[in-house]
Amino acid sequence: MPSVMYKYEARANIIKAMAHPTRLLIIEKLVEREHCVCELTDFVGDDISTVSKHLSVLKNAGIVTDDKRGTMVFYHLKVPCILQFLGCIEKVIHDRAKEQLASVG
Amino acid sequence: MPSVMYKYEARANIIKAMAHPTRLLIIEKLVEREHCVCELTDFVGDDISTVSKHLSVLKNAGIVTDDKRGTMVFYHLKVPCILQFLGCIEKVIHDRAKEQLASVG
DNA sequence: TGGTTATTTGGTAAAATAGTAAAACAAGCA
DNA sequence: TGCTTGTTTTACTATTTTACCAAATAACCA
Repeated sequence: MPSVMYKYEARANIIKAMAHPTRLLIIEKLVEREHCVCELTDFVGDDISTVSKHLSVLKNAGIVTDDKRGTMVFYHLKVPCILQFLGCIEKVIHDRAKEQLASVG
Repeated sequence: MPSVMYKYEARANIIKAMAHPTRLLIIEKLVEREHCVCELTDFVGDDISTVSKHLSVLKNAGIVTDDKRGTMVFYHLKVPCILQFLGCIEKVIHDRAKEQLASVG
């Protein structure tokens, strides 16, 4: 195993933090502007404790930051370049769909 | 839960496929050119069955394609835009390192 | 202080994932 | 056909992740 493996582990941890449908939904929602946990909970539709945990995963990974104002905690996206990546992901999905059509028809 | 959730699940599946240090290493290796399982096994240093499984995960996600030539199977990266994303990930890591320094000093 | 709202934490059962050894398969050659 | 090499699949256990509920915490207001 290459000795630079720790570098890939650090990267994998961040990617892992993104690798959940709900967290992707949250990330995309946070692109427009910051949101409090309660707003994100309404939007996602899971239990608030579940949403809070997803947000802590994103925070630990360094993808979002939190800001407590009064009783509410606002989260905001720290790394907008993640959006470009989602475009790349769409390309994978699109390419695959096209191939499946080709192999059928 | 939003009814578009299947879309986020599809994305998450692809991201999940990337979220492993060895698979990131393989992806980066495949940027230069295609490689057979045996070459990747030497490079990564894991058991060939382990590497093969990682490759099948990447293949199922649509990130690589395989091409059997004789007894060997060559894999090649289908989505080079993934590399840009790795740049974004580096930014997350770098930002976080900077903050940790700031909070200490 | 007591009550209310917003969020996080802890515990737990269910689901998903990782890792690997062994078996299976496929291609080429004697 | 049978042997060898290269790769894939299967089967299994161990580990991790997830989602919910309930309890704990924190900030504010009366």
